[in-house]
Amino acid sequence: MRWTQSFITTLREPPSDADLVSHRLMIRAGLISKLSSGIYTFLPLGLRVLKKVEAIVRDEMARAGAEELLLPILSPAELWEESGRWGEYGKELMRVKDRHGREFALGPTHEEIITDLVRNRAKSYRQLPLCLYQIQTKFRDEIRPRFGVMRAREFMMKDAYSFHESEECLDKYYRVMHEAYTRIFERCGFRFRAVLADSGLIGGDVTHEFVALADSGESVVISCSNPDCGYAATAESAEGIIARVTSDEKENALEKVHTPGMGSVEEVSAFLGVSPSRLIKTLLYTVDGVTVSVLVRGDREISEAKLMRALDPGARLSTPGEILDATGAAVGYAGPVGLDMKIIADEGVKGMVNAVSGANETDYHLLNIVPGRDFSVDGYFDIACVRAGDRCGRCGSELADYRGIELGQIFKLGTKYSEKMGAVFSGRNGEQRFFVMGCYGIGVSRIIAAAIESGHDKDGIIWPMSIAPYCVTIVPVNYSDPAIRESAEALYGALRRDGVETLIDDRDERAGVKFKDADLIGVPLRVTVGKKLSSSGTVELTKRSDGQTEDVPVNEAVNRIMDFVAQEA
RNA sequence: CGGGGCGUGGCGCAGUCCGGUUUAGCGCGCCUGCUUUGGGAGCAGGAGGCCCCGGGUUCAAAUCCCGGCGCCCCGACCA
Repeated sequence: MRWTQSFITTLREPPSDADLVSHRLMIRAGLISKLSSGIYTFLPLGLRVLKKVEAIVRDEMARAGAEELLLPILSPAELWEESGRWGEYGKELMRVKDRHGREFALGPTHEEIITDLVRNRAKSYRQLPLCLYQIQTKFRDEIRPRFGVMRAREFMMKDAYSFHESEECLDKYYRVMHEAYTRIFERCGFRFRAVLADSGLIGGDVTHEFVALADSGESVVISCSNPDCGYAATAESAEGIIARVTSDEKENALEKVHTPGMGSVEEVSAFLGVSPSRLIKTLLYTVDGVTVSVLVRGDREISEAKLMRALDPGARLSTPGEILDATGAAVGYAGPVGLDMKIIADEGVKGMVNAVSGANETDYHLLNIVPGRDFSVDGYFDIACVRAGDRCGRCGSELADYRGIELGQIFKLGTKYSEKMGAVFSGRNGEQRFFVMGCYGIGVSRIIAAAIESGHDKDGIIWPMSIAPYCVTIVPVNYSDPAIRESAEALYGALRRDGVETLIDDRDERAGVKFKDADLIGVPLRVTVGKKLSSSGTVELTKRSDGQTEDVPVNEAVNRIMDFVAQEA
């Protein structure tokens, strides 16, 4: 491609509304352009990268035996009602009405649609296993879109769905997909981990997230420091052993204290001079209109993912009004003593002695609470988030944490959707059986942002060869110099004939401008055609990744470039 | 949804507090010409703006008041 013919629109200054490096660089390099919050145009340069990533994904999906199809973006509400997600998915589901008032969803994911398709067309175990996928725009009305295409309302996703006659077959295929994902992210140049995760709104039992290591990432991963153990999970779902605050303290008598305006754990612990770990945090959740209390140690956060599993997937934090009705006190003063409702508690609360919690009276707390003596618990569960420093639930070693970007997630769905939607096939003995399903997603557009997060410097993007918009850029230092122009053009022609994706900067610009732009858009190899051409008959090859430069004679340049491209690919 | 900030040519901003001196300004980018040509050139000339929208106050509004809308950042969702 010629620069003068390409719609490359680089910006000298970053837009003021972008904060994250990848977001700033994507806009500055002219990969994307914002239309509205969380909605972006993929400009030609950005689209080239997207297509590169898609090609890798398609290649690996084919290797995994999956076949591509294209499902509609618009899907009728009835299908979502069958699975129950028309309600469950909530505000995140983009909804539209047609002229007759019929409701539709803009697909955020396609379990319902694919299940509907397969139940109508796959009638026999002979057609199984089956794996279908698509790469398509998805819509999610995110609470807070941010970071450019990292969390957009409209984004590109690869979603695959597999159908099996048995759990064993699904297990086997899940491992195949796990491997395919590993290869995809390796080929895109990521440092990443596959970690155990929570299945959230998609559902199912076993699920892994693939997380690229990045300090700027929104996901927190907890992993075991013992390499032989290898346990790793998202912070929400990680299971560990929280050191008990066991104590042989003697139990003291309950005591009520005045704590005016001290509603938070921090305030109470500072005011009373006790560590947060001696507090019992009492949170109220509402499930189907019934309020239940959830207890966790004051220095811990509740994992809503774990709580949903222990309690009910529909549970939500109670409103201040509901809290007042249930406890008679304002938010911040709820406590388990004398509370007439179901009480569940985190395991970490079990051994506490002489704890502090709300008195169910505004501006008052109780001291010296002893679980079991002063209140009874309807059930202990693992519902707190573990964190670095806790012990691994498997091997007992210390847990560490790190941040990352979720690139994809794979799920064993089992029969969740097939049962709800009556998706059955004829088994080997003629019996009707539910499909056993798996689903596998990759945030294709997010991969681009994540790749930039891990590959950039102060001058711009540093692409791995596998997903770079161009493999090589030729920079004739002075395009109006006939000798330079002709050599550059000859190189360009030769590389094109050899199928190397090449961008020639044929603009009538000064060298500095061209170098800056080349660095910004991050092409892995730059070929500079300049004064060394006449002095020594050489051109310069410069690697974007480390700036290493090498002079090669013009007539050897093509071969050297080809070698480099092949070796990096 | 709660907290904070912003909205002025394509991009980045000043002006707004304290209404009039602005023909609405600056830098970048864009166009023309000349010079320049290895890390975002110089000079000269030029184009480009419903000052987010609607109402109000006033002789007079980018500026003050009321009401909307949009965008960004920080917290609860997810690829």
